[in-house]
Amino acid sequence: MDITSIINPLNDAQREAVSAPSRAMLVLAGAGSGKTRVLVHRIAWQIQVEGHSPHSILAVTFTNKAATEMRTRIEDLLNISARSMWIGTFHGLAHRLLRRHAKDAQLPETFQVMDSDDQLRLIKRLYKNLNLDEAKWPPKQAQWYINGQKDEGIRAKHMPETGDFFQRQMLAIYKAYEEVCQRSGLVDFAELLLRAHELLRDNPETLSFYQQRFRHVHVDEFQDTNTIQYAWLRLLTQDRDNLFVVGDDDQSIYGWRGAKIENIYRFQKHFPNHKVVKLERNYRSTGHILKAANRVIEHNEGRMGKELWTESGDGEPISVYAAFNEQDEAYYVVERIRKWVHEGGSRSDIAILYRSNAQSRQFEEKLIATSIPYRVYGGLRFFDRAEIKNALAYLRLMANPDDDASFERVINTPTRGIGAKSLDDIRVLARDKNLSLRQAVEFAIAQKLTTPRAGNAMSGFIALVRSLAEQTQGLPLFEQVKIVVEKSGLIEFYKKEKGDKGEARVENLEELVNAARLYEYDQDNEENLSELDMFLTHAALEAGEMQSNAEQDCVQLMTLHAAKGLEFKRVFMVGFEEGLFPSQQSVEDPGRLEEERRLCYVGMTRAMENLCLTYAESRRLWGRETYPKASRFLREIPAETLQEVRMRAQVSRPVSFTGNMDSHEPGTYKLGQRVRHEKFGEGVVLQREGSGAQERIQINFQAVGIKWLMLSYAKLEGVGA
DNA sequence: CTCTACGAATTTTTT
DNA sequence: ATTCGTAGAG
Repeated sequence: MDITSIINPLNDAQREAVSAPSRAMLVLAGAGSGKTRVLVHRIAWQIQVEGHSPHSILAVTFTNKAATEMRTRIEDLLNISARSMWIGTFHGLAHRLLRRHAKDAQLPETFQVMDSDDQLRLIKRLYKNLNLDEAKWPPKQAQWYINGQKDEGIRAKHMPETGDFFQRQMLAIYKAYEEVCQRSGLVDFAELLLRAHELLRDNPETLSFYQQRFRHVHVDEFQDTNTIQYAWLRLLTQDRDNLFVVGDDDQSIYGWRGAKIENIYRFQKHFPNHKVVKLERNYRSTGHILKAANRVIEHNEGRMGKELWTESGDGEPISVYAAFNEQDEAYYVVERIRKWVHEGGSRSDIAILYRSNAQSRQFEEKLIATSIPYRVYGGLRFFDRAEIKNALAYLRLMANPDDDASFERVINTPTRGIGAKSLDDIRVLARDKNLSLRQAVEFAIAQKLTTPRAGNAMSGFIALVRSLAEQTQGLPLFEQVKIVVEKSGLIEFYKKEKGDKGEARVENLEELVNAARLYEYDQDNEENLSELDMFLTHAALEAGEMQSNAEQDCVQLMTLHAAKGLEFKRVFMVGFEEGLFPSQQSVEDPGRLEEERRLCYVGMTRAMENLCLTYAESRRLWGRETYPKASRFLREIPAETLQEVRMRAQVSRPVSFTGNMDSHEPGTYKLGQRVRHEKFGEGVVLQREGSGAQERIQINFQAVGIKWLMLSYAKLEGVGA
């Protein structure tokens, strides 16, 4: 293993970044410019060439996927185990710190991680305690508010009691929420980061220990860091100039959830000795695609400035299809996919990218009708399913009986006759006496505060959890899960549920047992977590894909956001319409509009060989027919990179025209009009038949005679007026 | 407790 | 249109 294998596979800019002397470094990595490669090789350089121990490396990512990939690639490159390196997500690493220093972080050893769903339930419960009207202040809003404050590093105690009614209300909820979490040993995602930050900030010895340990700190997707994440990084690196960040201001698409693109500027200010390296050579896309993407993103202001280039040729032009409506749009896309697959193309090389999830439906329907397998990304993940979360709640209660979120979740699941009234009483009692729900129940039973019936049911529940804990003591994880799933009555409960739904849920529970069996427990984990605790953390922090037909050769459907970091040979970006993309909510605000434009840039740069953009001239939206304008982003793409598949209708529609497929759409071509076809040359329109996607047009070609063509994908253009 | 009916909302999402 | 959540009745 020598220096050449680390340096040789790199281009000049990459090499510069990888081999720079240790100092603060900002790598501006354009899409497809090999940013992971730079990170991996940089770490390899520090170990192999600079002679630093893997132990001294910290690398932070946003997703588990990115962390796993980085770890694997380092191991492959260096042929060593990367175990002793701290490579993980912000949340995962924060969790690790908190487990190790639970006491210093003022957390119980048994603290559990709560996902957003748990968090929302907890907030809803607080509404009842505080007597708040859910209709007036949606719990979602309170959740958003709390997380927003935490992302900024602000605790309830930091906030002034003044402010308008809304502010005071939110503050009250925030306060109450913090109390419940503390009492029940629950930590939400934002709290992991905030707490980890406070832990280091308030414990100089701990901080200094980690500062010493981590000689090199690396951050992936730096443009996505929020305030508290950056503050945490700064604590760890302080003035030591050992922060190596990789990011792309043009790919910042998570501003709406607290990501601060400004952190790039702050970095430059905070680390005056920093060096900037730009990676602009792209290894993914064709020249046309890059040119178009470059031109689009140029419309944004205040960029760091980057221009992607490639040595591969221009490639095919980007095609643009103006569909009649969303049906036609889907039809066209699927038809092109069908052809491509027919010619031997691989389905998994194809992606359909859309702005909002609701758009997937049309495409799914057409894909099903054409028997093309597909996979929709996003949506419910395995560990997010209700039945799985219920089973996990039992497991969590066994580990921490005071976990109120889990307690509330399953105290009456399966139903055991504990109604809303009894629960309410318990909540009030818990709040008044500052007890966890479990403690409140025990108190109520001891004091005979409940009706005998509810009391019996509740003590039955507590006994059940206790007996589950006893029965599973010392058993292997999957046995524990198996026993819990069966003896909690969940299986029984879902078996009774009618239809396929219950059946699927039972299967999922069985799958959970299986997942537990396959779970690889790291016995020597430095935090000394039990197998169950590790598994529960895994479930909370790595909800995982776990989706069916992942192995199959499938067309990939996902939102533009979900596509970040991925690449596909052929990409369809659909719904290029004002109000959809850019989204309605963003058009008034220049900042948000720029984020939409970055989203467009991200989408376009996913494509390797072929990019196709579509929009619909009419679209059914919320049950109404709308006539959107083509997206401004389309106009920002240089014409020489484009090829219009169907010219936009020149004729303006009569006002009464509804755009319904069943009415006769005047379309682009009138009878008798002269048209030109790519292959067949010029001809005259004789007849038309059908409508929308099915519309056919009969043309008398000078060269080849009379032909019927499918209007939606015959490449026709008008001749003359 | 479960079922039905009505009303409201409806970008993007990882951890 | 569709979905989701709540309220009210059975």
